[in-house]
Amino acid sequence: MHDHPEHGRLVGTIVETEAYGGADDPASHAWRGMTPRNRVMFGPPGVAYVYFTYGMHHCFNIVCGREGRAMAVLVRALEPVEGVAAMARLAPPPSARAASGAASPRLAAGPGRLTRALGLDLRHDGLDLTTRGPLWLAAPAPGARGRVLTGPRIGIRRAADRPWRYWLAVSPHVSRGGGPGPGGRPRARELR
DNA sequence: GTATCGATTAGC
DNA sequence: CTAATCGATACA
Repeated sequence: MHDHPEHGRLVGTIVETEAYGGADDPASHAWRGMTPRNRVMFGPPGVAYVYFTYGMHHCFNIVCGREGRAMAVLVRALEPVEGVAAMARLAPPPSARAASGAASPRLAAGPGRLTRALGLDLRHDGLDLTTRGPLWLAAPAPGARGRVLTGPRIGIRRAADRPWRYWLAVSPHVSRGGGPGPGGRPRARELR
């Protein structure tokens, strides 16, 4: 949840994540040690790690390792729950085609879209998510249950084989790959 | 110092 | 498929 200073309360249910390790994960920002960008990854868990990439996008992570052990979960997609109109204002759907009032399922379907829809940027890097500040994590809504699939992480080259992406099987709000992969093969396996 | 590459997205 | 766009990283 984000209490946006101008757009009010923006709430979504996390439907897709990716895990990143530390020195043992070549795909992780923390692989080569601490830098100004990734320093909060080395801090206490439950803190937001937000970084700027591709010269235009932000990505939102939740630090999850004990202090000193760099680990984080990239939050890749949300199902918008509250403040949907404000999210659409912050992150207009591509081509404004799907606009027309109807809530696009793609508003926060992807790490870059998610931070835009929630209005997150570097100012949120390092914020504690476990206490009630401008940005925090809440328990999932009672109805927010479903099968979880897992498969390879997206958009990386190194260690792309590790199946550390997790997503809600049926959700239309995941970034991609929710359905069968290329060749009709599910390429994902069910968690559990 | 210069060159290249992204934990991405939109558009063709 | 490529452009956008810039901080981090690799290399001379």
